[in-house]
Amino acid sequence: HAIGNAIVHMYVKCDSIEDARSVFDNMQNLDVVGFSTLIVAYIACGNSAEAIKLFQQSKARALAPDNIMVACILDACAAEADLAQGKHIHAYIVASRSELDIAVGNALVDMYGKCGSLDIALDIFQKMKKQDVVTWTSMLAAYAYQGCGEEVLHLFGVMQLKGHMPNDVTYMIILSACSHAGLITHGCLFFLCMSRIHNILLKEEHCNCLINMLVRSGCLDEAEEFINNLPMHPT
RNA sequence: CUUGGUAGCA
Repeated sequence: HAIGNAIVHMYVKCDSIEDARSVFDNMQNLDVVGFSTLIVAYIACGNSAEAIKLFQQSKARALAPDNIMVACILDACAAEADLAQGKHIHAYIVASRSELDIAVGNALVDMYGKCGSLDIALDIFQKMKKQDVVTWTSMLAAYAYQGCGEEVLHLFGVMQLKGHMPNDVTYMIILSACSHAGLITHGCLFFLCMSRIHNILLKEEHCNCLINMLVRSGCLDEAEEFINNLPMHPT
């Protein structure tokens, strides 16, 4: 297994998914690692439908999906907004696991969020034994995706009250939520908190979010001033 | 510490 899988992985890393696939197709004794390697590659190149097909093939071979594979395929369901398939995987997880792996839980929250099932995402989020920054960020993203700007900010407050530190990704969600909801004052405040309170390295994407927010809400002069005083060189 | 995994704006 290991050598064949490593070759598949090598082609994937070289962005040569066709070669990866032909090696994969010529392997006997495929295992979950080989399937997951290719599944991730298909998702990364935007072909989640093929990823889901591969998953079904692995099921047909009676390979029991492990947590890694389950998280991968939930990601594919999320990308395709395939709620039916996602629920199917969810049922499998519930039936086959005594404990929910945190990455799998996170992938479930993300999948339900992207499929528009905010209530189910929240239910899983609340029932998870442990939550990490990905869990919180996924839930925030779920609210943001539905346009619930106020809920995003509220949950962001709760997150910090519970002692969870946001990271650069969390702030991307927060800033874009402020932008979409027209919450300019909050957006500017959070932008400052990010580097000054949370010591997060400011990235170009964060600045783009802020500019986006200012422009959207008609603050063109402020946007221009900000652009002229960017903390980093635009690329 | 290298065969696979979950969150990111426009």
